Amino acid sequence: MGVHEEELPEEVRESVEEAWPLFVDFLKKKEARVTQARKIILTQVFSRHDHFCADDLAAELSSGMNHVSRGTVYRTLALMEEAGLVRVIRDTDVHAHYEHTFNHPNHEHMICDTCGQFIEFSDDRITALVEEACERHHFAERTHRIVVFGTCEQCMQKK
Amino acid sequence: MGVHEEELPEEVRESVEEAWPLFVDFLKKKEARVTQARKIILTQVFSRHDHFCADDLAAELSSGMNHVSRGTVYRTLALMEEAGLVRVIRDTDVHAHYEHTFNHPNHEHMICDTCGQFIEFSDDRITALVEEACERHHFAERTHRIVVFGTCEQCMQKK
DNA sequence: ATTACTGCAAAGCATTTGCAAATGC
DNA sequence: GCATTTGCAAATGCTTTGCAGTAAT
Repeated sequence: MGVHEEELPEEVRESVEEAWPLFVDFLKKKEARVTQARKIILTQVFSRHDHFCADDLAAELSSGMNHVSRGTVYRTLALMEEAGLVRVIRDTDVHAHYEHTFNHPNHEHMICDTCGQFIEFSDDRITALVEEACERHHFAERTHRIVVFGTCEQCMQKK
Repeated sequence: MGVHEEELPEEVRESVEEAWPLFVDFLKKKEARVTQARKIILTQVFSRHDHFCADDLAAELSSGMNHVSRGTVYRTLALMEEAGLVRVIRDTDVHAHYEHTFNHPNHEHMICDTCGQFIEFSDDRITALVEEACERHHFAERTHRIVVFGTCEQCMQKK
């Protein structure tokens, strides 16, 4: 497990030292292996990134002494998401999904992880709070999107 | 402009009859052209779809008498979105964006259309309302994501 | 020893694009 | 007639996958 990490700034090392054991636990519960590549990736994730994309991360790790291949980066990021250490802000689903908005008041969506069903919901209070947040940040809203992921009632009952 | 539409159900024809003039206005303002293909696509969008993906739509229009090519479907869907007649629920950005969640309380994002900057914000009241909506729909939330698109303060000033 | 993981390069696949022909204005 | 659109097919580019070698248990 000889990962080169001597030049890490203090705060990064601290984050890694807290996050890594969590990932190790997760992997052991899953009977997956604690590997060098996984530690390198976790370290890089907690290093210089606020928001980053998978491909940039892969590029950063494609050379240098802590080399990890693209495929492994993608595979590990998926694991880290499952472990709750990383969050997808903007996901690339296979398809872009649309709906027509004509005669269709603003509403948001819940998507069932199991059956893929879209459930529509709306709440004016949420809309108002989002607007309020935009004002606070002097941000001119064009549109917003709220998606909740989880399990729908029917799929819940089947379990 | 000979679009075959004799077999459309009543309600679809009504929607099309209301939406099409809006699209025409939009196109004229933009000095773009009012074409047969654009009407076929709009009609199809308002026909049998609640939620649909670009590719399925393209597939449906790839044969039959109202034939439109894949490329045109993608191009027109973008125009319809610009016109506000269609909404993207789940977008395929070029990259998937991540962030690490460790020591990072739950928060949402605003993304600037102009500079691409991510602005973080959070509001517990929104979170609570989303949870409430899930209870109402008996939906077991795993996670949710709120993204606001628009223009940030700095880019606003430059205009 | 056994089995999972990694690296590599090739495959996948939705979307985009270039260009000649067709169509709207 | 002129400029924009379309259709087609090829290109693009992120992501996934197969497989043989390597590392973890």
